[in-house]
Amino acid sequence: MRWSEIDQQDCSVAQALSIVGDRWTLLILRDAFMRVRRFEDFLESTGAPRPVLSERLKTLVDNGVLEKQQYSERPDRFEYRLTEMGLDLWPVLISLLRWGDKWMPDKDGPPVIVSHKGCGHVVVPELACPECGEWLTATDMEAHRRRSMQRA
Amino acid sequence: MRWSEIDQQDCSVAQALSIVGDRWTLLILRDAFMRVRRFEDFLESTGAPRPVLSERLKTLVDNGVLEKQQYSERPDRFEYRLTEMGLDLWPVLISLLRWGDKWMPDKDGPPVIVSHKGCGHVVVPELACPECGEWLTATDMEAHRRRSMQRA
DNA sequence: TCCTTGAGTTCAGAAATCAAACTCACTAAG
DNA sequence: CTTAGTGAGTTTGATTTCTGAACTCAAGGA
Repeated sequence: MRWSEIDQQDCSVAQALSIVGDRWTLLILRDAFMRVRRFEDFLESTGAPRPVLSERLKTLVDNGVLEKQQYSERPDRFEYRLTEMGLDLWPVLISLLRWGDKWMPDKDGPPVIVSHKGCGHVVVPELACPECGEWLTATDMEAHRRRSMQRA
Repeated sequence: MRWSEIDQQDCSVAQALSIVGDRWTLLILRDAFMRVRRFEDFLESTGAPRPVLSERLKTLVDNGVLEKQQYSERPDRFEYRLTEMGLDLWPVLISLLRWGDKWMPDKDGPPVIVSHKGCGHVVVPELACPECGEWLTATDMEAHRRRSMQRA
């Protein structure tokens, strides 16, 4: 199977990765959450090569993760903003951040911290059970396939 | 900058992606969480090409995400299991699963469901604030860089 | 002895990535 | 009104990566 065909797997993780699983894409989104919006700024902040950035932004827009908004006429200039679909990737980025901080800590402490506007604390968000409210780890959970693997 | 150099970025997300951000790697981990352990089974379940799978497993082991355990002498046979570091990637996979289910739903319902052993419910884990316990979304949070971007 | 299995490695062609240079539509400076 | 600069891309050609198919190796079984 080719990477470009993983969206044919009957699996939501594969579906998600078919959109955000390419090189540089999650770094672009990381920076979008940090309020980066313009092409030249993404170039600088992500370090992605120009043609790759161009292609990635295009597919993120096509898939509804970013939207392209005009911020100047004459000359025509556009910027890229997270859509609701894009904002909803926050947990993915936060989980990667948390894992990186935990297992590959920097000697000078975490480069980025996250605070909760509601309570004002600097926090490391954790997964909890929406039914009983308990904090969750891998061993508390059980994943179950509801039907045999197939070509979607 | 090259993709192979993103571990030089002073950013935990980039650090994390330098280990799990390559093509196929997160699909391998997805299946590891579903109790897949052997080379030929990973081949089948992920769809990754043979040489790619071989290389990815090697770097996951080298980085401490998986461990290689012997399950047979004569002939020598090994299997791959998640380490504590690997198990701790659960939130990343769950977040991708949740996002895929929400924004690219399958007409037959979610292919995989997750249940909480503690309370027995089928759940969709969500991020919560460890300080005040409130459920969190992107707009409730603020990410803040603690020092200027640099080469780590 | 020959066939099969599991776990890879090797190989050569195809696809993706990369850095550098180029384009295009303007604006600003002299 | 000619030249330089800016932002947002394309184009180009060399380099890496990926990919499928074939091959290897150690052992087990018929």
